[in-house]
Amino acid sequence: MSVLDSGRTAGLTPARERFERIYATIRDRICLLEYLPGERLSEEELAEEFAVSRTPIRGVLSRLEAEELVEIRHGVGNFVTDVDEDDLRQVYRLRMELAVLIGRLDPLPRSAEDLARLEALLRRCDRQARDPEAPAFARLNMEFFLELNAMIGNRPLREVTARLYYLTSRIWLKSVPRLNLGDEIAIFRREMAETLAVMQSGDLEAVGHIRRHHISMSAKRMLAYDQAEGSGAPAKG
Amino acid sequence: MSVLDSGRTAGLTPARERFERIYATIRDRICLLEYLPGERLSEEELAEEFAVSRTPIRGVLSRLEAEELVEIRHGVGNFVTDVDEDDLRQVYRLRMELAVLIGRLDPLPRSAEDLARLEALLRRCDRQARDPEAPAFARLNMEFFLELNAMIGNRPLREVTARLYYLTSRIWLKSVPRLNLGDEIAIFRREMAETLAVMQSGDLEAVGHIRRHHISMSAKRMLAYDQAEGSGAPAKG
DNA sequence: TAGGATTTGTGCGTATGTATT
DNA sequence: TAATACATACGCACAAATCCT
Repeated sequence: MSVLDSGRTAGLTPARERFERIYATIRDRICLLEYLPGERLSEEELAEEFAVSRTPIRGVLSRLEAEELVEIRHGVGNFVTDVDEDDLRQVYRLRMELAVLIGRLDPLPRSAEDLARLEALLRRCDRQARDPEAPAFARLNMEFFLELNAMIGNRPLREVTARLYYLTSRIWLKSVPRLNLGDEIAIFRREMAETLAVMQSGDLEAVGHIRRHHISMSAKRMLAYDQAEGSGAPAKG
Repeated sequence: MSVLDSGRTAGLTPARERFERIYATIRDRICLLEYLPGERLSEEELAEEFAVSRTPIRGVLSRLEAEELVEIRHGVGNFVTDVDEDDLRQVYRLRMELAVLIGRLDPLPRSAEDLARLEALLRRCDRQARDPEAPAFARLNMEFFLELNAMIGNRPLREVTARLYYLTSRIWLKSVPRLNLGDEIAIFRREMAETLAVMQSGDLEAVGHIRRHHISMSAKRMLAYDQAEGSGAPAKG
């Protein structure tokens, strides 16, 4: 939470700060697969965990519902959403188009500190490659995304890109172990290395094209797996 | 409301139907300039108008805040947002890029009924040109947008496009009277006529390019006005 | 600086919706 | 089909924040 939050809650009213903290915590749990698609999120349990009444929890869940991460059913429960194959295809198609805009709509130049953080992520990736674990990989992937997102100068594009990442990355992560975690880590390492190289040369437009290519490839791998394994006997557990 | 709603609230729980109705009502009032930027929206007054308690009203206002149409300030009030010039420029830049995607990401073919509705809008525009009124023009503009949006087959693109339209169209509408309402109606009529023509010929990709061009031109007119008149003495009333 | 008026935020009891026995 | 259990939705009273005198 320390790295991922990076001081977005400065200077807010206590109520707002609390909302942002609870919201980010639950959202990240969903995106990092700590809460799985289909899982029920009890208002009462969350209220107890965060030491508030159900009221602010309900506000957070409403926001997550607007972002399609949670489905609220009156009298039944609040459920982490899944994304069906058609929606997944559409979101990936759009993410590919938006990726090239990263470098075309006022990209923000990268400082030495920015590049150093990326190099640190690369080293973390190398360590993970020796002992692959899905949860650690999920976090690494999200932190790399945040670095890329911080390069987007166009604010509405940055927000849309984030929303679509949060919506679909967990579905991809869910399929990674079956695709072979070690392979996916190696592929991801290449994306980071290629991105770092073009950032160092100052070619920010190339960053978007690299991103587009890797989004396209990972969608292909995931959807090919879904077609081969997922349609006949949907693994629910 | 009858035309604009077009049965999106079928088969919902009563609470959900009520939420959607109040939400759409307030959102449209903001986008049609019935509530002006800076205006305060009292929870108590809205609760009385819709004959509910403050609780569901607060839910609607929270959603509107997530979409940046409302700013909620603890202990102060809920205010209709304005959009500053830099944000406006960024949103318009992104809307231009998204416009061309309309025709490239699975556009939905237009039926004879779809084209007939557009022709009816054209005739309404001609009637309005004889006696120009800003509120009627605002409604016409929104209905044309909804027809265009209904052509977008890619669901996330459709939702993003709608969100950005709702966010900025009111800012443009606000400047229209100063730019000359009659001129803007004439320009808008040309966009509708051009769009209808390429739709009739089945060239759905051209629809996106026409849209992009008109977004670009209207941004130029609006921002030129803002630079000439709006920066020195910001007209608040 | 202090206090009171106003407005949003929270906690909690109850109403409403859903599923199961 | 009716009744019961349980979860979300709502209304209201009070707390917290802000503004103005």
